[in-house]
Amino acid sequence: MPSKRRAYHHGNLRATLIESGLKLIEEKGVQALTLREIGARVGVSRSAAYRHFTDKAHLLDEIREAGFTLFADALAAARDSAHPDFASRLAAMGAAYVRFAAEHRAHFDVMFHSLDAGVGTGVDMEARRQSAAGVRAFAILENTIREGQQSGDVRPGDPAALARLVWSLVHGISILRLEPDLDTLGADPRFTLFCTEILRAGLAPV
Amino acid sequence: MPSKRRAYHHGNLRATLIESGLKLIEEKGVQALTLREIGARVGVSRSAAYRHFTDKAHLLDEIREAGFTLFADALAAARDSAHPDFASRLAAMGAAYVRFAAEHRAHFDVMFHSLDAGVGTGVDMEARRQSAAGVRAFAILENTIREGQQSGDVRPGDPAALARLVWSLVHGISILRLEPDLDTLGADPRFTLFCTEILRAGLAPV
DNA sequence: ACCTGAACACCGTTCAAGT
DNA sequence: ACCTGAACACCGTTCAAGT
Repeated sequence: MPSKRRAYHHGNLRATLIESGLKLIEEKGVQALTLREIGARVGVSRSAAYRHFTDKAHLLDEIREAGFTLFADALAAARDSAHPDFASRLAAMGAAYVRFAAEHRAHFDVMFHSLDAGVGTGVDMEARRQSAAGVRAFAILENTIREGQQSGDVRPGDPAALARLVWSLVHGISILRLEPDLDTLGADPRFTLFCTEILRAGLAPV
Repeated sequence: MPSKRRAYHHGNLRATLIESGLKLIEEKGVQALTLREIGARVGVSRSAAYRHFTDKAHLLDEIREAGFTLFADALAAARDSAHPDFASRLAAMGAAYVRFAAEHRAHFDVMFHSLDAGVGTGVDMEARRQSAAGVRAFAILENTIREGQQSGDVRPGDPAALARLVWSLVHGISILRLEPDLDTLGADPRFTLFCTEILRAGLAPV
């Protein structure tokens, strides 16, 4: 029977660090994520994390990947629960995207922030690998576009480009909404619906 | 005749710090912006900046404001140099927005990053004040929307909401384009034109 | 194999002291 | 009035040492 101090000798420290790291970001923001603070919270030394992650960036990678998994699931759930027509699915997925950013802000912040890696510095830029779940999330959107083309609701053209257009719009809405400035407009969920409806009109065949 | 060490006793240190700070971000990224490094570059102590800014965040505020001024000017120039019809202006301004983000990435990063201010921490969130030039930039866009409504190119509705829709799209394009992931698509300037053209179709009266 | 503790090279910020 | 230098409370990361 291991003492409390030795509880992490069984290999669960890695998962605990990821979980505790996310909780810390939720409470105090990304910039408050500190290896020392995480260590203190789970009752471990400040350098213990280095046995499980090569550095802090790789811990963030794990948190990011978990976020993309939740994100892809949320998009898929929105698509499945909506009426099967294109307009309903676009509206539901757009709303889900923006809602995810607001409700899982900690994850969202970590998911879309390449800014930490320096530009001119000797930082390895390729460290931030393509997220598998992120690819899945995009594929869900692209698939809906493809179905919309087959049903005649969406104009012909490269589905990837059209999906990225939709992605760009809902991403922009999500980001600007989190800005502390003029959020009077973007905070209203009807604004997202307003946007996706106008975009749907533009996507329709000419 | 003041020595080189005393050159900043005449009040130009403030402007020099802002300028040198931007240059530093351009070279090594936002996270490399350090009061110590700036001081070293302009040949001043690491605490000299505190005579001109209450803290590092306020130095960043000045860099941000300068960025928004350049930004608003770029949007205005794009509008003025385009053909005076709505479609041309929308395309030109959208392209200018995305181009600005790419060409002035240092400024763009500082302009749109509220993430530094902690959420649960005792950080003063109101510190990041509304940018005057940012308001001007948005007004330029909103005005173009209004003119589009008068010429019958844009459907009726709240011009602020419609402007924010356009803003969200080009902002999303700009952000996703800077991601190191699948930038094969977004890097092409024709993609921005593709997006604004589809949005324009959606904005047209029904 | 996994973790600790001290150490190193960094930060932002404060403050007495210099000119 | 403006800047310096030392100090304080933090960081991430490394590494010899413990178990």
